[in-house]
Amino acid sequence: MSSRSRVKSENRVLDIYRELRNHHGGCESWWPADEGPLKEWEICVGAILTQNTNWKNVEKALTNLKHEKMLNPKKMNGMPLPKLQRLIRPSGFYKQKAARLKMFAGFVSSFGSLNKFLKSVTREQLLAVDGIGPETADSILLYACNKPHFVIDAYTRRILSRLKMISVKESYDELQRLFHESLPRSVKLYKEFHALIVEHAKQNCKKEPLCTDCTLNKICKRCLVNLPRIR
DNA sequence: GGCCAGGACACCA
DNA sequence: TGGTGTCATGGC
Repeated sequence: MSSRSRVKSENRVLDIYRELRNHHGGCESWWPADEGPLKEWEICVGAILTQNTNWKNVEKALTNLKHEKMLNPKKMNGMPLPKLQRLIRPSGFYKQKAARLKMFAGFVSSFGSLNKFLKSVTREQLLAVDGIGPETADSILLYACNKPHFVIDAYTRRILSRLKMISVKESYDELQRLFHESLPRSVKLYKEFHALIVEHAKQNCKKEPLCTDCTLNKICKRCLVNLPRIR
């Protein structure tokens, strides 16, 4: 991205946040997880299970884990792989994800406790775990660890791409830098903005292209409500 | 019955 | 470094 278009995009990022907020209102507590001492663990597990998967299927897998009282890092680390595979089967890619979950549970346990993990884990450490890529790592860091890492997911790409702010080839790190440089470094803001993007894209994925009234610096109200899919 | 969903990774040119 | 195939279920 050229420096000139980057400056324009940085200005737009904040505009989009304001427009989404005006449209949807506040959206503070968003990542779905039960309140309680293992809430953060549930967020971590959900972040892995949702990889390329519809959230409704993830919910089925999480329900199975809760029903068996297995939503706990130590128990998951010690659980036989076939049993874990069976419980998370509805979330798809179940063999791969079961192996990743066990690996991750062992990684978390190596910190001594979930709280120690949440306090001290770094992005580099997470990325070194097999099956944890940039989006999953940032989801864990932002929503479980409460650290300011903006999450770039398919919805974020879809919206920015349709607003002609990015090309589809923009790298994850490049996009994340755009958000980090455009916004105050705030966990609360990052969570809310990402939540707004997801909610907006979920509610308004229409297939028609953006209308000709939309420009780089201004989206018409109709298209802000009806952001289309990329594919 | 086909398309799609809140990725990550191995492999290849 | 970038493109492509693979992993898999369930909703619509």
